[in-house]
Amino acid sequence: MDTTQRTEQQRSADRRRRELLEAADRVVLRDGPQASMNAIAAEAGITKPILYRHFGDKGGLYAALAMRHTDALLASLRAALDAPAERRERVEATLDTYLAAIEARPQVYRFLMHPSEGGQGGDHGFDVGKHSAPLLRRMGEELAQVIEERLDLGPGTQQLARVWGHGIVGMMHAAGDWWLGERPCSRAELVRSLADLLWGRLAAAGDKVGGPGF
Amino acid sequence: MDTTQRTEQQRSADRRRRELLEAADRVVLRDGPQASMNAIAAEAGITKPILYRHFGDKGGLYAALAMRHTDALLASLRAALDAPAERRERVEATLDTYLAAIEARPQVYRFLMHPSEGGQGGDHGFDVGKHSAPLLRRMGEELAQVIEERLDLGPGTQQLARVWGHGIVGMMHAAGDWWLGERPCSRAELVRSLADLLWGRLAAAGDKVGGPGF
DNA sequence: CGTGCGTGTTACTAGCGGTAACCTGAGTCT
DNA sequence: AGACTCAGGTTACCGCTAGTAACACGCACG
Repeated sequence: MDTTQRTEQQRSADRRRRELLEAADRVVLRDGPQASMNAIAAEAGITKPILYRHFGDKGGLYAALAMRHTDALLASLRAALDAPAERRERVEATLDTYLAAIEARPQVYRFLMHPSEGGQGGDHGFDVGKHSAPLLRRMGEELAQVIEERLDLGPGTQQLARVWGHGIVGMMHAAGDWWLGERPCSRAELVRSLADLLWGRLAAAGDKVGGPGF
Repeated sequence: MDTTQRTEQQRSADRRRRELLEAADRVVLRDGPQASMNAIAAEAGITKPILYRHFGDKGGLYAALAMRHTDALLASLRAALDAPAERRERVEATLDTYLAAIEARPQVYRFLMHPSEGGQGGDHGFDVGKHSAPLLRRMGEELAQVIEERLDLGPGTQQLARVWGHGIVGMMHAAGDWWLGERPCSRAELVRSLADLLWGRLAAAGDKVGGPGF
């Protein structure tokens, strides 16, 4: 009986937790990453201490929230990466999937990339290097694994794959961020340009006449 | 006489401003981006309102601070990019310059990448897309200009150059950030791996035997 | 009946960014 | 001399935030 009761309670707690996360989601979608705990609690129809009982602190809530979106986006990316097509087509599809996602819900994207960051909660630890958005890290690792599994890069494949994974993800992210702000071209054009870059057009390009060469 | 007096005052104000910036620099170097205005004022031996008279608000101070470091780093990068050598060598030198900089002073680097970002100062504006670190944007634009000036990419060169500029900078940044956290290899190896990526080794790589191909 | 226990609230602390109001001393005009 | 201006600086405050302690209701169990 004790067990059944505990499961019952846990079930209720989980439901509550999901409700709270959805409320938080709505607020973040509306207010961006500056969404305050007060606002989230109000949106959920409760008060702050409950949030803290469920998630510990703001970081906990944000981590839980980020996990959901990150998982969803990663699933899409994996699907694009696994489609049956030529390598270049798949790379383009993956880029396009990512860009479409950040285009569709920029607030969520922004939240994922800059998760609060602040908090004067005395953590004076040197956590430099780990400060990057978890989403970027996870995407980088994921891509690294795919590269390592499928590409033959000779000796040092594993290390090369990890560098490339993070590097390519960073390229995608920075280009996407800039593109989202200035909209200098269509999504398809951006995808093609980035794929061209990855396909070695930089190395293959000729020097401009009269210049010292790049 | 009026002019001389005003220049005298302005000179004094500028000196003061530089002193304040140096104090702020010390604090940021010590406390990271969470450095508070109070702490900075204390380090400078004065009180908050003076800071606000000089820089307007926290964003202003941070912008002024970031400008110094950004200018310095950009100058180094430009030098590496302009060195008399083969294209690949120059690319490697530039990557190495950046990585050496972030390796040498990670706190400054972190500050430049995530300039406060917070602040409850009711700016609920949808500034998504412009949220990226100014340093990244400036580096991207700079690189884009160099690419456009020196490379012959056929029609659409300008747009391609901008995409590549931001993309390459993002690649460098993300890989550097990851590398700084995990230190999976030497700086030289990282530089080589990234240059290899830019040189089209991704496209040239063969599929792994037995796999579906990437 | 009372005793826990989960669920929720109110009311608070400490610290932040930012500002209004005041003070102070040096130079200038009459 | 004495009043007047004005830069430079301080105290004391506002409104906000994240986070917490302490108290109150409802409901099962012995």
